[in-house]
Amino acid sequence: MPPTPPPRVIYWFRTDLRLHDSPALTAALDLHPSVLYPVWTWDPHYVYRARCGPNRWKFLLDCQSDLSASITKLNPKSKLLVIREAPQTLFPKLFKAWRITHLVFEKDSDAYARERDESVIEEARKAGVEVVVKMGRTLYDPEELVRENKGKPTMSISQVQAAGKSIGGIASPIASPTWLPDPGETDLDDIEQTRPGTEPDLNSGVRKGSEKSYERLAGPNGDFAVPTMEELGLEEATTPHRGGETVALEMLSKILEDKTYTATFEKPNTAPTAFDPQATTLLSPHLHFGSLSVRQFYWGVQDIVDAYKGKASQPPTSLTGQLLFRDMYFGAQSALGYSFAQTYNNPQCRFIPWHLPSRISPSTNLITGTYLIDSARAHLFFLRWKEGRTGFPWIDALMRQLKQEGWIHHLGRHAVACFLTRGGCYVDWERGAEVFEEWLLDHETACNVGNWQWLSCTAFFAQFYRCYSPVAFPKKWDKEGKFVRRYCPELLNYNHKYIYEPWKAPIADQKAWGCLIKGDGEMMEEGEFRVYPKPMFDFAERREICLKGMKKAYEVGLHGNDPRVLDGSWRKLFEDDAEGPTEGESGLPGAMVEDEDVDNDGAHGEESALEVEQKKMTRGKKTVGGKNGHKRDASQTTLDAMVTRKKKK
DNA sequence: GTAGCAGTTGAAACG
DNA sequence: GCGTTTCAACTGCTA
Repeated sequence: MPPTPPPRVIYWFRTDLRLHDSPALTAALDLHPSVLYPVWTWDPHYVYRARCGPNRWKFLLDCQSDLSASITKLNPKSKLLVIREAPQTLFPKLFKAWRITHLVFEKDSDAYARERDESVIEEARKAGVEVVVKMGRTLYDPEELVRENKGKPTMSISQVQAAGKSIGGIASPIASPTWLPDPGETDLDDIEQTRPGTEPDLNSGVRKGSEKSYERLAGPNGDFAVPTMEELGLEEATTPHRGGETVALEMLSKILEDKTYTATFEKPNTAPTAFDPQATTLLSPHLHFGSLSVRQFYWGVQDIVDAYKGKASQPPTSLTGQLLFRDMYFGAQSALGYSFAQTYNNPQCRFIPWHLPSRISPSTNLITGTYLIDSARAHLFFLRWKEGRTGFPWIDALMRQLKQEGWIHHLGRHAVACFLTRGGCYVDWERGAEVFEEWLLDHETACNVGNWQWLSCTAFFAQFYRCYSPVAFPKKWDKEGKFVRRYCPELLNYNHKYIYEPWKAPIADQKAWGCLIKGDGEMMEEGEFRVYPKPMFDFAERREICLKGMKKAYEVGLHGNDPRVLDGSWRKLFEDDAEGPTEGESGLPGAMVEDEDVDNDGAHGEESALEVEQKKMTRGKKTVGGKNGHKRDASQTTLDAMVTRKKKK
């Protein structure tokens, strides 16, 4: 019998863009490979089908560049090989061309990733390639958490703690490798690129030019380089936050240097208004991309807590508690799959008849990424919320910070999420989650969706009468309104007495402070004065309406998988004039079926200016997912038809 | 089965 | 100005 040839390994980097504490990379090296290809597959799912703004793209490219440089430091012949094709079609060809024996990667329980990985594993099996998968993305393996939670999604922190206890300890971090094998031949001449279908492109709105990242398999210069923002056709990033393992480890060590901060951290006591520096760690984007290991973070903190002489904080409010919440959301997502990220067909998520409900694909029961405009007024609320011109400075400052910098404090996220859903606009949390998905550097489907469900009181949390005031809440942290002045500079000169409710300032003062409070946010200046919008509604009034709506919806008590939600008969249970698209008795499901439409708007006699603005702002939106629309375009897209279009020769 | 109580992060009124 | 109580009343866990 001939001796077994030494392994030829592809290490597939995904959301583990680091060398330190990587169980999967360690496993790859333990195979003692003769060659190791560090590969990143440029997955069209993320290029086109997941909402991702320029800031997060930039963060990803930072992470990749940093990782590639670190790989080269360990072995000057090696680097990160970015290959421009979907992994499902690319890997079978690479296995053959590079005579691969093993494929190694870190486990990912995200709904799309799981489907993608199953497909890749199947291809590997056909090619006789051995697949090694190691957990490394979370403190606990989400599937194990769920198993220890009696097979149920982890819906509370106590469930996570109990399940974690029966799993055992959290793994200790592993040191970075001190060497890496050479990559083998990287010739791709015999490989025909399978180009992805580019439609729908959920990111077309943020591209200034055409998207060219698939023009050549190994990149424009054939050197496997990390793509540029220009290749992606993206606008320049505006975030000051930087990606990469090097930056992440520096940030972590700086945080851990301050032992009192680390040991006594209590999330509810950190100020959402702090911006220079921020009150929390800013490490969440690094956890998302894996440029920081969550266990490295956990043990870094826990070692300090164990040695701390004073009174250390405890989960859930402590730093390690924050990481447990992350695991809780991963566990919930792992158990529920795609349905976790939506209300429709989700057994854990309460049904509330919000405005702007998602359209549903009847063939998949999944949200399509488009929504029904059941009320022009609610739509205007949503658009003004998104653009940071609601007329409530606290909300607007947060939304502008989010858009510019890709990060806002967790309590700030609470404030804007409550405001959009149960505590103001009564708009579907799925709309808000989509905006966060596009703009947040740290966007993680499990955590984002989980937090939106929490704040909208549809899952995880239920005390809907606890409603964040856009005026009272920020005063607790920032009486002077420094934060608002930073992000809403038109209010720079306002007296602190009016900073959170500038519409109350006398006209003479408004003029003296150089900013008039008027209009709906469509004008920026008038003559010599700057202009800031009037509040888009009376908050106290909206709060009452929302509370009444929530109370009724809780009484009705439907969840996303209730047959009456699925078939639309839920409407019989609500008054016709209740808040939300409740009118009528039958026909439309809980969230609307694609291609169906209702006309129950106009009851409020919208002013024509609002209508015009609304039409202006929504142009193009209604065409997405229309009659000729694609089957599915949400970020949860499956593999259907996206990787089959061949390059034309 | 059920009562009692706690729950990461509220607001307003009161002393 | 600050700490405490009350408001209104949810779910889920524990005993």
